[in-house]
Parts: sequence; C-alpha cells; structure tokens
Amino acid sequence: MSTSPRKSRSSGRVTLDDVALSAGVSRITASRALRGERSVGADLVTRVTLAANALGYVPDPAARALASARSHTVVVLVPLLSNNLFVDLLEAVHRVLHPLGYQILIGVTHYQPHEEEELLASYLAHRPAGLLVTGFDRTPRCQALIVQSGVPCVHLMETSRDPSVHCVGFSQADAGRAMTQHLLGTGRRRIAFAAAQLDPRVMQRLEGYRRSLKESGCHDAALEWLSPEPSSMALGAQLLESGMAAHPDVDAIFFCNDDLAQGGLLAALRLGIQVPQRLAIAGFNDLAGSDQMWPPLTTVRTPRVEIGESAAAMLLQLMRGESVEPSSVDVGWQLVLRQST
Amino acid sequence: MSTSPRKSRSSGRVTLDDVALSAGVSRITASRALRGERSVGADLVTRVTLAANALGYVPDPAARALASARSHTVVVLVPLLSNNLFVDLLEAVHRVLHPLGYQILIGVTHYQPHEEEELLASYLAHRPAGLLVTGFDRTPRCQALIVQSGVPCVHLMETSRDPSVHCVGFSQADAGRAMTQHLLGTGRRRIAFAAAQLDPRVMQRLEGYRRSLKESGCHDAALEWLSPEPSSMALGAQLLESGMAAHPDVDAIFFCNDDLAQGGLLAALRLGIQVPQRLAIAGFNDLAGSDQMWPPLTTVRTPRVEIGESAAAMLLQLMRGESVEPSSVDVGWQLVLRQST
DNA sequence: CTGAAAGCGCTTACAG
DNA sequence: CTGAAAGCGCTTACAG
Repeated sequence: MSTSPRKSRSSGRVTLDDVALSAGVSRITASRALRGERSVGADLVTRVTLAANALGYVPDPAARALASARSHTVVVLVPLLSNNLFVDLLEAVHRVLHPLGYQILIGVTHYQPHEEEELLASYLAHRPAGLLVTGFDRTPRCQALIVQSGVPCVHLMETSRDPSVHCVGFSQADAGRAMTQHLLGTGRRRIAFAAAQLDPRVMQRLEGYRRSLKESGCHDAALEWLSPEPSSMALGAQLLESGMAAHPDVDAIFFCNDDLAQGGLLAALRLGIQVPQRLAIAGFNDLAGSDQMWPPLTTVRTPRVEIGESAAAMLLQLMRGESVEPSSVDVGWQLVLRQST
Repeated sequence: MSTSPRKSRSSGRVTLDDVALSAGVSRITASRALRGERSVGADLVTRVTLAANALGYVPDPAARALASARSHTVVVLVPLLSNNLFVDLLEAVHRVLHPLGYQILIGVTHYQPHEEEELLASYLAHRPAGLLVTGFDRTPRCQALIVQSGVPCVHLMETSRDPSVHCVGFSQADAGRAMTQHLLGTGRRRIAFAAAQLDPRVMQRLEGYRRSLKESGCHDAALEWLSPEPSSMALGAQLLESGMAAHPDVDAIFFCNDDLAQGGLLAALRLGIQVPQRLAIAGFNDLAGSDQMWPPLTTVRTPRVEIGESAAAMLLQLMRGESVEPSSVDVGWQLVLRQST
C-alpha cells in the first residue's frame, strides 16, 4: 500500500488519485465513498476513508464545483456588519449550515442596490448551492439574476404573501404599530418617530407608527424625524436634540433602531430631560446594551437567531429539492417593556 | 459574427469559447485579453471585451482556480464579528482588495484554536491568493498549515520582531501601559484592571498595566479582575459592581475593552458612583458610542482602519511576489482623553 | 456494487 | 502577438 502519488504533480497537493491508489480502488469509487454515496461497499468506505485521513486529503472545492456544476457555498447578503442584528443572523445561519459541510460566503451590500447587483453577479459565478438575501427590495436586474440562476433563495427579515418566494421574517409594520400603541396606552400623545438609514424595513415600521397614530387622531407629520444617514448613537442624540428643540411638547420618541435610542437616552441624560417622566424613549431590535441603559430601554425584540436558523433550515430543504410549505414563515416579535417608557 | 455557442452545453452558462467565437479569436487570446495580459493587440482586446460584455460573460472562478492553481480569494480570519473592531478591519480590507478583483472570504474563529484550525484547513483548500489572520497565537498545526500552504500571510493587530513574519499592528502592552500611566498621572493609586475574554491581546494590555503599576509601587494583584467570559456591557457592569463591593477603595478602573467600560459607566450611574470624581473609568479601542457616554469615555483609539488598509496593501505586495520591507509595521495608537477620567 | 471514458471551463507552458 | 495541445482535480452519465 504505497502512499506515493501515482505520478508526480506540479502541485504537492494530495489528490483523489493518491487516495484511490493508496486504498486500492478506482478514483470514482474513492470519490463516491468519500461523498457517502450509498452504492459503495462498507469495507471499501472504511478503507478509502482511512487512506484519505492518512494522506491528509482535502477535496479541491474548485474541481468539485467545476465537475458537478455546484458548490457547497451558501451566499448570504446582508446590508451591514456594523449592526449586530445581522451578525446574529449570520452566526445563526453558520451554526446550522457549517456542520453540514456548507461554507458561508458573506456579502455586504451597504444598503446600495448597485453593490448588491455587483456582489450577486460575482458570487453567482461561484455556483452557490443556496442564497440568503435580506428583504425584498432590490433592483429588477438583481431579481432577474436570482431567478435566472435557479439557485434556491430564501429572503430574510420580512414576510410575503407571494407563494413563489420563500422567506422568514416578521411584520415590521405590525411591530412598529404595536410599539406606538404601547406609547399611546401609557398616555403619550405627542409621539415622534426618529429614524435613520430609511431602508425598507425602517419605512415599514414608520408605516405601522403612522397607522396607529392616524387611527387615534394623534398623527403629526412634523414629528416624523427622518434622516437618510447611517444609524448611530451620535445620530440618535442629534435627532433627539434637534427634534426636542423644534417640538418641545413631544412626550415620546420611538426610535427605529436601538443604537439611535441608546444615543437618544444618553442625550436626554446629558440635557437633563427626565426619562420616562418627561419623555418616553423606545427603540427597536433589542440590541446589546439596551438592557444596560439607565433607564433600561423599552424596545422590540426581533428574533434574528430564529430567523437565521429557520431560513437556513428552509434553504436546506430547497437545496435538497424538497418543496417547502409554507413558503413564508412569520417568527413574530416581542415587546420588551423596560423603564424608559 | 454569430453569438450562438459553438456547441450546446448542458449548462446555459456563457463560456470563454462563446466569447472567443463571437470575437473571432481563439479561446486563449480571449482569456489573455480579458485578463489584461499585455501581449494582446489593442484592437483584439476591445473586440473581446465588447463580445464579453454583449454576452454577459462572467469567468468561472472554479475553472480559473483549477487551471491556474490559484484564486482571487483572500481569506480573513477574525475572532468575532460581534466586536465592531473586527468589522471595521474587514471593511477596510474589503475597500482595498475588492476593487482589485479580490473576493474576501471571512472566517470567524470565536477565539477557539480548533475552530481556527478547521477553518484554515477548509479555506486553504480553496487555494486562496492571500491570508489575513488575527494575531500570532495559534496552534502549531495551524502555524504549519499556513507555512506549508505557501500562501502569503499577514498578521493583524500585533507587531513582531521576527523578520520572517509579516504583520501590521501596534504594541498592545505599550497602549495598556500608557493608559495606566495616564490614570497614575491624574492622581489615581488604586487602579483596577477589568477584563473579559482574556485573549492574547487583552493579556498584553494587562502586562502593560502591570508593568506601569509595579514601577510606581501601586500594583495589587487583587485588583486584576479577570473573567474568561465574552466581553459585553452587562459583564462590564457586573465586574464593576462586584469589584467595587470587594474593594471600595478602588479609585479607577481600566477596562480592557470599551463595551465593558460602557457597561461599567452605566452601572456607576445606576449605583450613584460619581465618575470621574469618585471613580475614573477608562476603556480600550474607542468603539462606537464611547464618545456618547455620559460622561464621555476616556479610551485608547486603535487604528483598525489603518491596520486593515496597510495589511491589505502589504498582502498585495506579497501576492505579487514582491518582498516587503519592513515586515512589521507599527501603526501606533492614541490616547483619547474624555471626561470619564 | 465498481470502473473506464468524457468533460466541467479555464490557463499554462510550448510553439510559431 | 497569436494559437493548438494538455491538463488542473474532480464528478457525471454510461456500462457492466
């Protein structure tokens, strides 16, 4: 049982031929044994596996992808890495898919449709086994790329009634509405909505806020404080400061994301504005640190771990060619009432 | 000039042959033209480029990697994505490498040596063009994998005097020492060091802290509050609370990371401990929000954007086969004195 | 259950 | 400056 390569290769790489030779089988049998195809004798499987381990064989993903026209890569497209929300999502996806031999290829779109297009085009060239993308808002060309590729795709963070798309998320609008109702329920009437980035999901939360306030006759467009800039604690502070200066009668601010809300909370502290007595402050997402604020921040807990896990599981089914029912999964959300409201 | 494929392929994919046929050149010439090899006539280059664009040709990375025995992938190994430090690093690396046609493959090690080993083994199979790893602390097997692979590698975050390794970073110990000196300089004598995770770089900061306090005769091992748990605001609060309960005379806490320090700051607020009058609080890294704290947090600004950019630039040279001088780049750090000390 | 042939889509020498 | 041949390391039908 020689362990020397059949013929000297330029690269020192251990190939399938080396394993096959060492195990005394053909290359194809070695390939099948290693991939766990059932049509191989049990004794051969162990012999091949042993040989592969002894030689330190690692299959070449490029060769594999080229020959089989598919890879074990799952592409995940998220807007940002600087929002922990998406990091949690990625970790959850990784936790499900990695043990099954999938590699996660992370693409960051920065909320830029053209960046998403470019990433998608270049990643699709890798023949990914599956695709996970954030939300539904993308260019027609992006949409077309996904559909034409034929790569199974699950959409994250939102839900849909279109049975032809697969998604795991929750109703951003409902959550936005519920938080506003909560503020109304505690007697607030001058409720501002302070938002940054203004991505589709933020706008859906705004929609929920609007609906709620219009229903109760409290809506005032002047209290929608919208900034297209990236979300940050500093921006939250700024929005609170300028907003309160222009509208001193505001008695609650619903920030579209916790980092804004945390910044707002600290700005209130700095400015000597009593929270929640004088001003209620609410956030969204229940990010790290929101429970550590003083006062602790009321917010909406969004189940991104569950989204990541469910989406990965759904993608797994699709990649196996199974049909998935239902195609849209709503994992819900949860009001977390702390002391800032 | 027909645009139909030379022969029907099972995959609908547009291949180099299609482009070559459409441009009326051989496949090799098309390949060379597209890759910008200079040995191709200018007119042919434009003809090929036009044909490629018209057909929507995207090179197959798998075929490319297999044929050339190398890819345009750069693997970056970071401990965590939940620390913004590493996100900043990744963004900077991406900003330099992406425009040059490199894909960034992110690996998250969770500070686990065996996870790093596994990631490295599987990523190395992709024949990456380059490797970026965090720090120097890894298993011998990991080390060996890197060296044997022959893939150019740059180490992030730390510096080294070993001329055979390439790295971009700064002296964590010096920075730790400088912050401690600052605290001593403002009259503090009972200075605690509160740390989490206890990764190599945290321990280097601790070392700097120790050196400084020993020199001034103020060192007290009981004031080293070390927790192996992951860093978080909640843990920072906990460390402050338990530490101050056990050692009420402590007049300064140097947290090894800003999230801990932010948590500590908020805990002090909650407990009614005056900062900085009664207790000085310092952090490390100058993470998002530290300038928004109340009082704003004194910390050490670590130039991760510069580290990412310089490391990417250095890796680029190595990937081109150029030698790099010096092999260790110290980008320094900066004391940021705010109102918490 | 096992194997010989062909091919995935490129690029690397080697010629001219 | 351009091209025909060979091959990268696998897997997919197709046979037996």
